[in-house]
Amino acid sequence: MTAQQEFGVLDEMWRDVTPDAARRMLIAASRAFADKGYHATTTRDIASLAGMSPAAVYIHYRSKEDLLFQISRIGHELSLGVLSDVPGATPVERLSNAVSSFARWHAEYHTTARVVQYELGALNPAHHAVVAELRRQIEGKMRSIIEDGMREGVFDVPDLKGATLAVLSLCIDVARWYQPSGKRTPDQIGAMYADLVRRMLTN
Amino acid sequence: MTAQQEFGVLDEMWRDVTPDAARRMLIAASRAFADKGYHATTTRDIASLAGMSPAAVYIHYRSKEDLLFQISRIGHELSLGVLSDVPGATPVERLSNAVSSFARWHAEYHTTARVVQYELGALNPAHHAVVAELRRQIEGKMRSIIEDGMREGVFDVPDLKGATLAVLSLCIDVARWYQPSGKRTPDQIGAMYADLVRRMLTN
DNA sequence: CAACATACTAAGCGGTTGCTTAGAGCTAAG
DNA sequence: CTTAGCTCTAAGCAACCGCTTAGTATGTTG
Repeated sequence: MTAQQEFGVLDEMWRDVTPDAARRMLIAASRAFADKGYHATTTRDIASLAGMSPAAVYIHYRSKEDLLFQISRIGHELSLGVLSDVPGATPVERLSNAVSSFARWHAEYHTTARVVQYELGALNPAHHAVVAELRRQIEGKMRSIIEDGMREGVFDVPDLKGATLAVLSLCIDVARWYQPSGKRTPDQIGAMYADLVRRMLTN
Repeated sequence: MTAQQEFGVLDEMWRDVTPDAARRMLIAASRAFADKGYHATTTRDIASLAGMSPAAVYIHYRSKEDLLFQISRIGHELSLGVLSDVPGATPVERLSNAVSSFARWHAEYHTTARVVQYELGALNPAHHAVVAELRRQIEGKMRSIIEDGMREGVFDVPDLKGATLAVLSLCIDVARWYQPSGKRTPDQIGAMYADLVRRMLTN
């Protein structure tokens, strides 16, 4: 068996997770959940991918659901991070930077992003409440940028909340259709989406 | 037990499914799959929702996966239907009509749409091939409308395939975030999205 | 009436699930 | 060396899974 051992470039997002075995479990679980879905993944799948016995999961995590929660929480925190302190002198610049980096994140980390976006329903109520708060913060970041542009008169949309929803939705759905084998790189997708959104909101 | 018996307005999409018990099973399965996901739904859940015994499922369907396939196939055929023979004298009009009705469909039938969009991976290879062909046709319908507009010079996008992907993605993702309890009706979402997409593609 | 077909249920089978238990191997302090 | 603590595994338990079997109720045809 060639259990996942090496630390790929894309796995650097888990670098703060210690100890080593706990991080390997998270990486294995993230890939399995993204590939087959939370409910179709067994704890034996995860342990096997991490190169350990099924019981080893429970040394580092309370339950399978706890693994999902850690992936979801860290994923949401990281995606919130790319919308924080977005550079740009004008709202148009800040929106372009926000959209390109947020869409880019959902392509680059599409594996984790799929778990983050499509497995919310598998979290228990307490854990769901934690990530729901993170999601409100993500929406708030994007909305405030669009709001700034509307106040300055450069964005022209009838419905602030609706426009925010559409912009976030567009970026998030990248995680669903993105394939690493496709023609577009995450950077190109980010650039294309920033352009499309700018045209969508400016008059 | 208050098993689901009545035939809601939203269930009219299954009107061609006979006999009655088979249709009740499909409706029950569609709701359960949308609510909890395919793998988290048991055949006992479905039978119970349809007001029948677990074994009754296998009178009308070969397997649980066959139920998913029928929902996915019919759902794809119906959503392809709303993109066929879209009225409009100009490409701009046809795109507006296509986007508004396609987005509207994903709001109105968000229950089925979620199964259609998020449970593709649970289909077996033969069934997956069938719906993959339907998905290619859906993409083709939208692309040809945008292509017409580019040929006439009214749409201005550098990447036809990328723009098609973005427009479809925007509409499809409505199924993820739409809630019947929300402020916007499916019609309003369709109108808003048609407007946003028109601005996104015209110069 | 008999003979057969259809639609359904009660019961349960073999396999798999998430998770636990008991204990082994290793490290490090006293 | 002893003891304690941490990380891990082998084995397995109770519950649940998709699906099957055997049999019942009902309707139809001659």
